[in-house]
Amino acid sequence: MGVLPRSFYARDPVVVARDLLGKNVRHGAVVLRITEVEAYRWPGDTACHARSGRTKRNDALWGPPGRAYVYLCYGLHHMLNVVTMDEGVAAAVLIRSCELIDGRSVVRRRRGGVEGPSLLTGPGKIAQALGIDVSFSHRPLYRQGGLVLEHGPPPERMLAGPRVGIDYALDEHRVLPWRFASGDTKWVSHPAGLAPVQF
DNA sequence: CACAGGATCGTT
DNA sequence: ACGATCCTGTGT
Repeated sequence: MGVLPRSFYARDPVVVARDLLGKNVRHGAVVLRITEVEAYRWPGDTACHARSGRTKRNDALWGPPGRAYVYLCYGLHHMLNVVTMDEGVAAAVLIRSCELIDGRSVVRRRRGGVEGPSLLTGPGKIAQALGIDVSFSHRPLYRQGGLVLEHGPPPERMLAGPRVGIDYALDEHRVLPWRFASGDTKWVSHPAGLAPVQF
């Protein structure tokens, strides 16, 4: 399978997010098909980590497109983001859920023997299944051999809705449909908030 | 220097 | 509904 080129990511995160549905994330023997994503960008989005400026923690978010931005959430879970837009602009897509394509034994071991969609529905589970942490921030996702994103067929149907866990940002951006998911699978977290949309 | 809270998850 | 767990941003 071909690796997504750097140019794929040099676009608006909302567009990149929708295009990421159906693409594969590969790390070693583990291959996951992306089923749910969320877009974040600054300025104009108070939920974006860039809201209080460029820091050591969110530096990758402002960096060149096609790299990883991984941060620690609640002191426990790692969140994998794909950086979009050009250097100097803070924008990214959070990978929230996937289907299992390959590397079943490795994923089950890392996830504690969980079965079914609960294996990979939720951003913390994705990073755990892939075996990545904050040290993966800034790493290119278009270099064969490491953590890479590869081409894959888009879903037949697409769903959209408000982003999950953004209730503290009680502004207009709360209702922006910046969460996207495949309509063809049960491997999606919080299906209730989603409704069909056109590509 | 102290402290509050978070793009979550798994259990109660 | 709640606790785990740790780093950052903010305030004194």
